[in-house]
Amino acid sequence: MKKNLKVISWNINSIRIRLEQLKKISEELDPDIICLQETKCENDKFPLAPIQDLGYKYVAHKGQASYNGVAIISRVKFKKIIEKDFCDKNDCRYIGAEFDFGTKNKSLKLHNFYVPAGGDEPDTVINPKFKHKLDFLDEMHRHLKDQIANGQYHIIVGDMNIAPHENDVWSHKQLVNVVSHTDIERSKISEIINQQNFCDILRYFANEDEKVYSWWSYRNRDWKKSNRGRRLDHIWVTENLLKYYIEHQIFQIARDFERPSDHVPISASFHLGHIA
DNA sequence: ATGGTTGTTTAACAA
Repeated sequence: MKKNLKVISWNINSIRIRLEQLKKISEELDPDIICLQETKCENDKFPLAPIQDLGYKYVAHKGQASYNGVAIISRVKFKKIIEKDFCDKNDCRYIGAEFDFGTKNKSLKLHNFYVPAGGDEPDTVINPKFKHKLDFLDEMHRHLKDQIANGQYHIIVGDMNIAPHENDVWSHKQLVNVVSHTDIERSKISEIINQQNFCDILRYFANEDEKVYSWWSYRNRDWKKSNRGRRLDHIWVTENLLKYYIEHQIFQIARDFERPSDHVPISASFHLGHIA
């Protein structure tokens, strides 16, 4: 039996045009569970068979035409799928899954988010998308607070569309008024992380002055040369999972795939053989 | 310099 559990989070920006890349990632990184965002695919058009052929027998997908959409594909059997609509929009930005965890009625819950990008203007009065983003964060905080009971284990992943730390962006000074790095967003997401005692894996294991990115805009001639990245994708875990932590990875080479997503996959591995 | 590119669905929208 495999001893480790590897979880990936990836904003795939259309699951249908990037199936080959998903295959490559599954082969090279060998993840047990992949959480996807921006599948941009209605449920009845979801490429279920090709994904199950990759070895991911258990699939939870919540999608819509054109926009958004989240999926959890897994080698590990779900105990339960968690569904919730945020901001009464029915817009497919969250899906969760519960797994059996050892004995004594314990479980591991995985929460996969696609937080609204929030538009261009960081002003809730003139920009309803920014208001939606902030409202979503408030509701996300309440949901996670409700979900987290004593003795349970949680992994929260996704495209949070916020780079909280000064070194989660290429220039704190130049981006401080740019949506994804404004004070209000950074403080709201930090509150979620800190009040629930989550460990923000990619930042926790980085040096304070280390730049950490998971996204590079399409709008650069040479993403690698300009390296104007942001850390929009996150993996958080409850404190009780830290002792199982093995390693994490930002799969930066995926940004050089042919026709890449603007986000790259991030992964974290844990000694959790008892659930896999 | 206020641009630039990509994906979905069909000229506009969201990112």
